Amino acid sequence: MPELPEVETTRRGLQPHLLGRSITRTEILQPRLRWEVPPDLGAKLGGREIVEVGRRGKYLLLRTSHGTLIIHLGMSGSLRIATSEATLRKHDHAVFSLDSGERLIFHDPRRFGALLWSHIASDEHPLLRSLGPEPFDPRFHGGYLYQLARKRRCTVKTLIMNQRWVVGVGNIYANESLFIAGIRPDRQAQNIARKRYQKLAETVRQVLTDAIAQGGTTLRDFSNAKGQPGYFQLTLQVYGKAGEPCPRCGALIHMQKVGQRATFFCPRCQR
DNA sequence: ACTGGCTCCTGAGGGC
DNA sequence: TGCCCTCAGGAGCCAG
Repeated sequence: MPELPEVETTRRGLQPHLLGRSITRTEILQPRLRWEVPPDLGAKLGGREIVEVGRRGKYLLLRTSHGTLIIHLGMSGSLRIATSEATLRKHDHAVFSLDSGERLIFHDPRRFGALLWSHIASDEHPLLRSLGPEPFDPRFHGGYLYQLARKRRCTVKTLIMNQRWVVGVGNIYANESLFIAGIRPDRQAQNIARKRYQKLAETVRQVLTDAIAQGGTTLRDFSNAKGQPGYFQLTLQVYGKAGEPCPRCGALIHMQKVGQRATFFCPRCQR
């Protein structure tokens, strides 16, 4: 589920509740997530002040002086702040009690998410080490994508969804960005001109920026730290719209699988 | 080295 | 109403 805008929306919502606070108690109700939750996670976190509420790609990073709690939301994960009396729901897998009296609750029906501990600088953690640049990093630009594409045999959509090359772009925002850039998702990455990659890099940044401003996209179950949905789904132009008219030219939006993922595009506008 | 396919889960929705 | 099938914001892992 959550792509960069949803994770960033979550981060911004959590920050005022977590920054400068300490975790007084950790309850793991379901340790079997993407990876087993470390049994000593509570001991590592206990009493440590949260000095930074960060994000790297789709990972949330709660940094303390002794290490970092790495959180990934997978496909269906969410985090919310609740009072100490609030009742738990099905699929609430972890509860972190704070010295403010509030609780941070990790909820994830499909359990593709992760809660991990990094005692080293989190950038060096194996999961984060080989991540590509943030889309807002100046190192991410059209020329960078173009150079990458020279030596790969994959579609342009697969290229921009690979977290190794650029982080944060998932299925929804890949579809939307390629529509706005006018590029067919199933085009071989090698066969696209430098100038079009410049447009694509700008478009990716713009789409993610707009989505963050709208609080992310809620298709079925995303909600922010307060349990509220996002609104970017109202802005979606092609994702999930197979058979509907293209908002630009009126041709019917086409759906096909690209790299095993549902892919939506306008066969007339996108080349 | 890459690339494509499979896999981990639960729940929703459609067809019969 | 129920059963069965397919599909879903991710991404690591493995074989080829």
